[in-house]
Amino acid sequence: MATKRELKAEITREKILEASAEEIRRVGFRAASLSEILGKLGISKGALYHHFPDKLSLGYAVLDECFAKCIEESWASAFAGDDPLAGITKLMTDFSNRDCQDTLCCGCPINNLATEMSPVDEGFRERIETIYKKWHRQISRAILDGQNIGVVRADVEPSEVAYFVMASIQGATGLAKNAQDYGLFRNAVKGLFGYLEGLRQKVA
Amino acid sequence: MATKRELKAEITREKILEASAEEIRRVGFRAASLSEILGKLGISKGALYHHFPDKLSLGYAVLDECFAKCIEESWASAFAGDDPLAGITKLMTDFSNRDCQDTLCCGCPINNLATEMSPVDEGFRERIETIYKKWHRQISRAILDGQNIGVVRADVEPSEVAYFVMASIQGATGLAKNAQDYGLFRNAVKGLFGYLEGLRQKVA
DNA sequence: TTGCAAACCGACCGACCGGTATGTATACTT
DNA sequence: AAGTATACATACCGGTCGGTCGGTTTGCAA
Repeated sequence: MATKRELKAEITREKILEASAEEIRRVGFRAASLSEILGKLGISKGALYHHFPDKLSLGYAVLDECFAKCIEESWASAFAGDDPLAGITKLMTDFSNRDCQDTLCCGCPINNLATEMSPVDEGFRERIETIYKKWHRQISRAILDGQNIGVVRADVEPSEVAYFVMASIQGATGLAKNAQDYGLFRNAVKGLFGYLEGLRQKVA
Repeated sequence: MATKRELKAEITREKILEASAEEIRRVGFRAASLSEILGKLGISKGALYHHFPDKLSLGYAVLDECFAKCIEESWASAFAGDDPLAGITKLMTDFSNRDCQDTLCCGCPINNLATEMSPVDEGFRERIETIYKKWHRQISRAILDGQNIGVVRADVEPSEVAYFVMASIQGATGLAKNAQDYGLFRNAVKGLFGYLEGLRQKVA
């Protein structure tokens, strides 16, 4: 049973989590100031340290509860149909048209955290590796399925394709973020589309 | 003419620059501590602030004088021959075998700085954009030349290819850095090799 | 030899950081 | 109604950061 107090506490926790996620997206984990976050919320430090033992745990929670789901869900929907190549293309096209402003200025938060924290904190690194492995498995599996039904060429290695797709997408968001130009993302993924078309099984 | 004093001063500057570059590679710009750098060198803070007005200028100098050359030079040599596709493949293959340890744990310093600093400091962002634009021009040009001599398919857009190549490489180093596994880089660039082969003009 | 400025030293500063200790208000139990 | 633990508030701490400033050394020109 959830008492009224527990409910309110949970709301506070969510608010802290959400505001932290936003701040981390903007400036990264280490530069994210707890005082800044709390100031914006009008919530005290006691509240924060009641819900989280330290800043690191807060960061882990943001990664697990806010950022991780993002990739997993959108990619699961991409592979709902039979054709994985079309699925990826559609997802990227949709992504090009939606969320422009936000993703443009901040980039992929997981990629950002990976760059910033992986070399200096094993906890972050392991979590991100887990996320990436799931992502990789999703794509590999879809490519393999595509091969089995004759949509994808049989002479390519699904695992390699998956890594390459992941790398080019992460790289493209990075380039666009730096240039502050989303057109650059669209240009880079056009190359990806060409690559994917090259993977398609030629009809005899 | 260079007096003995000027010479010694220049050496001090170089030492500061080099140590800063190493520290920035390791932990990023904001987390790089001046006291730490100076402590390692056995040089005082006065020396540093004699040569650089502030930390930001030091960071810019490291980027301009240490990191920027790296990309430009290695890619210029990659396109020395006639076949740009083979040039890229060779450069990446060499890169896979060399510098493993260093690049693995730290990633590409320019990519790191772009991720960390571009959203929060325009000076960094502009410098990195300049570097990327040069890189992009090098690749585009080489692809175009390849088309003109009939090595590269004529129906692809050199600019898009260049962006895609850049993105996939930067992404691959990022993935490998996070996984702390250089094999992952090799796997991802195998996908790139497949893509590049697909760009090759079919002999009639 | 002397004067001077470039090169460097190192103590110190205020700001801000993450984290803690103590206090308090209130929903819930008994 | 009384007692208690949860959920927060606030004042404060030690530490580190980038940056400053008066002083000292030293190569060099006059």
